[in-house]
Amino acid sequence: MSQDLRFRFAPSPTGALHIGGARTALYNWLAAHGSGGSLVLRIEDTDRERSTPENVEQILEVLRWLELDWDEGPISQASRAEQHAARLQELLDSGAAYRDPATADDVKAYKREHGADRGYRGTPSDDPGAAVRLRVPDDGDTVVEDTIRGPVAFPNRSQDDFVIARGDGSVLYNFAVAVDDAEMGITDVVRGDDHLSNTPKQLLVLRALGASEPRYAHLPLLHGPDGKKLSKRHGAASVEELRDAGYLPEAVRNYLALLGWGTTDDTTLMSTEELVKRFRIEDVGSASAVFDEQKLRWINGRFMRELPLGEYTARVAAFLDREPDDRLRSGCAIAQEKAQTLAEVWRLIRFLFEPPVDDPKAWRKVMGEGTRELLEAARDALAAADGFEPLDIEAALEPLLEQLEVKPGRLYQPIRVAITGTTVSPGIFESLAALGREESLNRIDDAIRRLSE
RNA sequence: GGCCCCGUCGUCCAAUGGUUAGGACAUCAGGUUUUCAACCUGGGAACGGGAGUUCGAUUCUCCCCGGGGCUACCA
Repeated sequence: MSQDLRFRFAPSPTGALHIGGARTALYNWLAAHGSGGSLVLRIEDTDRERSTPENVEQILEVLRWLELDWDEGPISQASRAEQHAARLQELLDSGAAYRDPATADDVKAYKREHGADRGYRGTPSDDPGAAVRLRVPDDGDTVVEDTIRGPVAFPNRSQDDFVIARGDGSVLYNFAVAVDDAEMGITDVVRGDDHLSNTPKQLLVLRALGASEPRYAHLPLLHGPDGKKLSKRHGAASVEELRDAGYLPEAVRNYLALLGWGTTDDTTLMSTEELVKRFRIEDVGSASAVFDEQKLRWINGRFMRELPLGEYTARVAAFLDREPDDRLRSGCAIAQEKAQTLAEVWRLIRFLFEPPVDDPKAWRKVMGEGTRELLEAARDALAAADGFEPLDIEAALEPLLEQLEVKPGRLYQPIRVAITGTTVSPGIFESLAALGREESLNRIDDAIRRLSE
């Protein structure tokens, strides 16, 4: 019975899609999938100056990366200009709308005279080049029955007779949206809270047209860590930045779902299938939320650790644009327990593919007096080891601790710095094994040489 | 300015007309430990303020304060 629910995601291609937009897309997608309904993708490109094909492509790319698909579209709103013009003419003919040459200054003057809380009311004109305004009633309220917020009443007398079409006949956003939602049979509009104030206008258009009204749900906005509206200045504000930082799409979906919504039993980690099953638009909260990358990192790490090694390696390979060969696979095997993002994996296993990095601080810290002798002993023990698996290596190095009377860290850290250049790496036995005996010995020799200078 | 929305730990999400107000991230302490993580244990941490309703308000109402959105011939 809910078979006919139709949701829509309608971004405007005036810039990169940021995480607020991505969350709106996700919520629509979850709601559509959870109800057996469908999702329409509509591109709100009626602003010809700011809308670019590049931005459209970027939005599609982000949705594909997030693995949020749609059933219809993308439909260009601009391509529906004919339908818009026809509906506009209807309103003009019926007198529900009228031409008015008033300028912004005229509107201001009107308010100075009638009060700031009084909506502008114009005078119909014959000027064919004048903008078109919708006639708004003077009495009563226009009530938005919002799924999340309940009924929200907007007094009509405070609402301007707003412009629905430019002088050249091209229509404006609030008109186009109302017409399109109606003509596309949209039953559920789920969008950002910044549109709540636009909704009475769209309702007024719908009613003037005698069209059916969708159900509305306005999502609380996302804010940056400073409490201000989320913008580019807040670091990873765009989804592309999230992708480039090495986050998994399924982790991003999980995190985004939790930004404004939660389960009653406090479940935090959820597969997308589970999200579809549990998410309900009416359970979304009404307070704005702050994007917190720390929690995303944690969730991402949890998802990464659960990936089978083959899949893990494939993801890392794709991220690094490398072949998922044995070396990468062995690197992934030793990094998986430690990395929280795909980008971090490289930091941990880079030494397998490149010479040790130069980290003076690391040298100063662990390559002090007496280190050379330790490394020489380690080198000899490793050269003599029966095999070169982690267990063999441990068996070869462990006895040195007692022989040389040193603590584990005193021996292992210099080895770590010798083979990786830094003090941070996966487990030392695993790291040596992954590097291989020959290269490990070479690097330790290099370090010994350097210490002898 | 006008219209509208929002207000539970630092952050996200819960619960409730009567509870020690719960979980997660973060944080702090301890444990584990070859580094860093991970992991385990424990701790600190919230109902913006003021009235009212009520036997009793975090919960209901009003006011204030604070934050936000809209207020374009942008979307």
